[in-house]
Amino acid sequence: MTPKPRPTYSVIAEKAGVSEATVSRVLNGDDRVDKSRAKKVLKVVEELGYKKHRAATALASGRTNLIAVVIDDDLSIFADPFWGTVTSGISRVLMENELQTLLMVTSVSSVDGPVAHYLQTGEVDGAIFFQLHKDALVRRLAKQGLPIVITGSPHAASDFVFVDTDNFGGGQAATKHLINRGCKKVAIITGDIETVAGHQRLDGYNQAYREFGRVPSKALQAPGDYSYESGKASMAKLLDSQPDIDGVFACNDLMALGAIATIEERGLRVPDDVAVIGFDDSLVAQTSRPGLTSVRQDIVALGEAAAELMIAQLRNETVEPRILPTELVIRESA
Amino acid sequence: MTPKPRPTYSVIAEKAGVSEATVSRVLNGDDRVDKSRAKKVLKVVEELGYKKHRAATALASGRTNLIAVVIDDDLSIFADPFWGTVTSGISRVLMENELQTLLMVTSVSSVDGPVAHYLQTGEVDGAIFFQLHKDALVRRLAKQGLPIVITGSPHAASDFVFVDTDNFGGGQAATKHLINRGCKKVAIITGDIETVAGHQRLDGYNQAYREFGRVPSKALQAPGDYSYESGKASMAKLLDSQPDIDGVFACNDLMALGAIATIEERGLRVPDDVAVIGFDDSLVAQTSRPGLTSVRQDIVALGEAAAELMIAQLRNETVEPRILPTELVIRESA
DNA sequence: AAACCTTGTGAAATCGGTTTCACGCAATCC
DNA sequence: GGATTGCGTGAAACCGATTTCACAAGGTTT
Repeated sequence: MTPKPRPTYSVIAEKAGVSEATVSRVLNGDDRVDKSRAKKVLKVVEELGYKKHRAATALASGRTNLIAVVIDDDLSIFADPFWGTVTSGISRVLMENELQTLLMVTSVSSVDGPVAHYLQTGEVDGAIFFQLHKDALVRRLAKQGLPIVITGSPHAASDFVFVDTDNFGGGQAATKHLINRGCKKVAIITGDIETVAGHQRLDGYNQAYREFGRVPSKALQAPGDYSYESGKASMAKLLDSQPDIDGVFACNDLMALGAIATIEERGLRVPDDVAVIGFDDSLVAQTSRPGLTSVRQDIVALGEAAAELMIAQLRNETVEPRILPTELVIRESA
Repeated sequence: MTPKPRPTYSVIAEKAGVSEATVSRVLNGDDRVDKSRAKKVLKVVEELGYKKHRAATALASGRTNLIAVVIDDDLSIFADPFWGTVTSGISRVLMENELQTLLMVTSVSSVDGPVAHYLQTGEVDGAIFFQLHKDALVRRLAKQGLPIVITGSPHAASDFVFVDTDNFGGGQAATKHLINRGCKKVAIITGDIETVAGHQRLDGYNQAYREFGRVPSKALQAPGDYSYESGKASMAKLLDSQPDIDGVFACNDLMALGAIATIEERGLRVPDDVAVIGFDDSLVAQTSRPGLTSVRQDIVALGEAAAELMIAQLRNETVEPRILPTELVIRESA
């Protein structure tokens, strides 16, 4: 009925014929313990299947072995499989390193909210933030010495540790693919330009143009907000002003599908009249007809990288941001 | 640089002119404290912005305020937005109730694995399991008195506390809709029949048939495994043997899209020749063309319900499993 | 041979709360 | 009016680890 009582240091110490202090030394890798006694302790620990009591350890040592994963639920968390996928990658790697994942889905907005308080008071050993909008809180936490990793590039010149997909390279590759396949007039439907990721994809698009010695026209650039509807509307606007567009790079898959809907509604064919490329290589890209050519990002790897950077920080290793490569997955749409 | 030192009971006790024991009583809602002294303590607590130290509280009280969310990563977690969505619902509700979500993405398979050990030794106050395959572990934990909630129906006659979507009702509603719109021969592409959810959806389909005084033919029942490919293949098999099928209920959206692909490849039109309904009302249902009619389940609500049942158990309230209603979202495909 | 380091060790303090227990005082009982 | 009950309270033990500190034993240095 009740959980079986766990052994404690005092039990181990007694069985191994040493003091509790020595047990602690052995279990924490203090090497100035007599080898034969250490071995004895380890044997007893093994026999008992002993594991440290988390709360007691945390109280005494000040380290909690808990890493917070903070997700701002102002974001459209619920619709997007992205976050869940990243998180599972994070959790797996942390768990392999004896760390636990504390999930906090909440509005991060206020710097003095409960989350802020929680993170500040040493309840966790580190925090991984998703898609940072307000960085005042993060900046403050970092200043207090809390190890932090951000998934998704933070704004410009900050020295946060972050992991991100190579948005620039992905946008560039997509655009180059369109040009290479013969498109003369390649438009872009951007994501939220406010976000760094959105901006980087646009930059990649522009760069590809330049590499072919062309100048990207502002008229070929339509704003979207990552939604299906916005892709549909932006495509309509683009075709209205530039009917001879023959290629589109949409900054995510959903907008790409919206664009395709508009294109087909106007009696044009994909990819023959207009080739379309999306970003994310999500489930919708794989199941749409025509199959959507898309820039794949390895989302699980993103989470794993975030966890690894966190672990490196906890070990006081110097840590560089990490940018993960993308891969263009070619299907029917381009 | 360093986190500011947190106040402790001794500080509060001194400022309020009481003992630490009294501070504890006030903060834990012990009502046999003199009102004016209690008020004084609360005032000091307020002023200092005091929050209890989690580890210390856990060590002393034996309660951790941590709820584990256990996800078996043998499952195709990474592809499916479902789990992430449920989890965010759980986390939000828990957080509103001063509980934290401990995410464990790991292989649950072994009863003696690290997860099992972790859950058994009182490191968490409760555990929420996703989609239970092996229930030996869960059964044992429950017997030890650990509060448990399962999302997704467990196998038959177990008395676990669980939350689930009304799979039966959803399947029934979808099938009835097809029959009502005039379909004479409605087939079903099942999900994994091994899972309870898959079976319940099939039962709902059969029930709808019976309500119309018809007998569901086994020949109209094709097995799938929730993948796009299996939907495609099963539909082909169905049409081969029963060319006059004019309605299909696929047990998830992905298989429904696969079915549509097959139908259209054969020169038939959706919904005019064959009407199709999916299950989940996922993103792909919303963005496919034709738009997919689908049984919506409120996934966030599922998570919230799971959290609520957990909280009820922690309060020692008696708890009934909860089945959430579905809603048929009608689009073009049926 | 005296003075000085090492090295390994255990007793005890500590982390920040919770809980038991005994005591003082007032209200209630016979 | 003395015995009984009950309430509010603080001192102190306790939860299970970590860490400081003092000390004994053995090895070096003059």
